[in-house]
Amino acid sequence: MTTDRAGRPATLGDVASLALVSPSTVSNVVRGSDVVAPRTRRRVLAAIEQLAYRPNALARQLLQGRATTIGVIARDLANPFFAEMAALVQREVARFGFAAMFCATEGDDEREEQAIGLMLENRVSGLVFLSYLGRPSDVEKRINGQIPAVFVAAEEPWADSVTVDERRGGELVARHLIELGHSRLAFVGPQQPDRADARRLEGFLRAAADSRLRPTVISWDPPGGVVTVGGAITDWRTVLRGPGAATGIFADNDFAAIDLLDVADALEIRVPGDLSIVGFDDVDMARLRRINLTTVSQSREALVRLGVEALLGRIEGRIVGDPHLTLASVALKVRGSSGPPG
Amino acid sequence: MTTDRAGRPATLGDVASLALVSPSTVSNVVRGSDVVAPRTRRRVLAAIEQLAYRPNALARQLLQGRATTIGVIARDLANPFFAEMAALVQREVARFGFAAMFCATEGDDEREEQAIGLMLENRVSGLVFLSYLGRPSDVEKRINGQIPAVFVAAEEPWADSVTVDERRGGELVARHLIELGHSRLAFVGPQQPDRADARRLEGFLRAAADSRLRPTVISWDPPGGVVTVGGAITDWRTVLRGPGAATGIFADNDFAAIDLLDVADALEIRVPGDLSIVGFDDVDMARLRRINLTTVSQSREALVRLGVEALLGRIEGRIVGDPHLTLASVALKVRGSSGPPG
DNA sequence: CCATGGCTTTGCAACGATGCAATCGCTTTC
DNA sequence: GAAAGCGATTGCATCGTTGCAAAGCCATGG
Repeated sequence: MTTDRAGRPATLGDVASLALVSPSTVSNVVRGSDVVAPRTRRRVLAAIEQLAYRPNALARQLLQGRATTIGVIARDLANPFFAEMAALVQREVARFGFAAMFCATEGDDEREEQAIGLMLENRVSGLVFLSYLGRPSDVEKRINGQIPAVFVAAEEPWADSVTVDERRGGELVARHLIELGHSRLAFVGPQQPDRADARRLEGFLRAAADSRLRPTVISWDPPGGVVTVGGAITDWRTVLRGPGAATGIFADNDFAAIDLLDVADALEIRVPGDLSIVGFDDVDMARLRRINLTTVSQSREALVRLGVEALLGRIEGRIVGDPHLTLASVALKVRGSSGPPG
Repeated sequence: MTTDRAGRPATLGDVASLALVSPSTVSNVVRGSDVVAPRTRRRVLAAIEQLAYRPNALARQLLQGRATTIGVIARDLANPFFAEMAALVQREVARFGFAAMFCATEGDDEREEQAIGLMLENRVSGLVFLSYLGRPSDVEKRINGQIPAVFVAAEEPWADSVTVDERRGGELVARHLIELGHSRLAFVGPQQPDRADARRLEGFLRAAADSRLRPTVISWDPPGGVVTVGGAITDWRTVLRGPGAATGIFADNDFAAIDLLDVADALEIRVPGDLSIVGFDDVDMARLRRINLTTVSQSREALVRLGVEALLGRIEGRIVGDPHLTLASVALKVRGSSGPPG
């Protein structure tokens, strides 16, 4: 018998009548106001306990005009890199009393549309985007000015963003491969690159150009997708074994790198003997001896912490003014998937 | 100029005054009631468009007593198996207009406590638990009877649950290893097994017992945790190379299996020559040639679909009565990590 | 003996949407 | 010409909380 009216959760009023005080007093107790007399407070607390009362956040949020909820929008939660970051966001915002709503769009515009709509209707206080595919859409207009948004491990000019220095990451990879003696380089990225992908490529190409090299740019969505070079469909056998095939490949992220490793295995191409592969992200898997992937590591914790900090700053009005881009550091982690060209 | 009052979202009333109708009429239009005259409807729709009006879900939910939100509670979202299921839950419930809140507890009671509290305060319509560590707590009491809950890939007697037949999965593994000729078997599970872990072990032991075998039971939290056999701390070298070491090991889940594979690599134990390893879950990784893990596959889609179906059924009152356990099928997927003992 | 002041407690009007009952026009029918 | 009928629209109370202004209580001091 913890509730009065047939299973419905107890309300402030229920507690009030049990404790023989007014709803206002109960409210004061719940919110920890210090005006309540100790005797009264004890009586109210007892009633709360007895009725298993929990404040109705919906009512509070309605009154205050916005929810204490943060929306998390990720392109791909099957990618542990983003899944872990989503969990970190939840943990981080929970420390400030916020709940987290989430949606994985999987690159589907309609789902993203619907999810953002749902979040806006629920009056979330802010949005965190993980790995955002910045295609032309009205997301910006709909969100901008309404509620704060932050892009983590992604970058949009119209909102606060936190990324590592992707360009520098790309450079590190190119220099590493060049130092090892590679002169035929390639880059593998998704069919639909986001801004982070583009920056990585940019840095990679720039550092390569400094050594008068022009890497091949390959599009591929692992593991099953088609392989495209310069818009022309081809296949891995041609790319990896054809004349002038690259000996050093930079895969835009670790999962592409690992899948590429698998392709190399299937074609009996030795890594790093015949082919060096470098990834990006330093996911858990990369450390395994069977994978042992050279990669660029970035701290998910740091990215998320900085991102949440920025978002809460905007929400509380502590931060105002133009969108700000925060850069976290990157570092190359050399493992066994890269070596001198055979 | 999409909003009236300095950036605040437009309300029903704002739309009403712009369209020169009453709030009630706007409400009727928004909810698609058919009593509104076409002329009026058009005028209202134009006003909605102009003000970029979005209904305030908080207000609606307050009035109706509960939110159109589902809570997702996972132990470990860094594990892609669960991250993917979380994303599937979100996708599935979104089809019915529900938003999804989430929390990864990482086995931390306090965080779980806090997260469930937050979700209850937000009056979520239901809870989905992924991989629940059923330790003694008051979660049951707090949730049960208040709001529906469903356990997916987990099992609790007091709520609807959807799992594969874990026991049968364990049996399949034991039979497979025995058929290959192994007589020294072992099981590796986490320090704190949940019900699913226990069932897998149970099936494994039962099928082993049918062949008069008594597998060793090892506790380990990959990759860094201590290795325990019968409560006594030991190490992998002893376990895998000592006298009478197991030649066939069933790892409770694929990530443990893959980490075990890494341990074997480190100790230069050949797989499957010296040691056969079988996992459980059939995660994406398992198919890679470098991993090539024999494992028990379960369909995350099926589990989630059945789970969400049950949950929504309870929410809408279509399903009533005692908690129901739904079993999905499992299948052994034989790959290269298992073979005859060398 | 009443006024003054400090603590406590309470009443009341919001917040935005809903859904029913009531009302408003306007046409039709006797 | 008045009543009935009908579709379209509106008023109003409500959901559970909050925050402020107002009131209540009690003791002290003039």
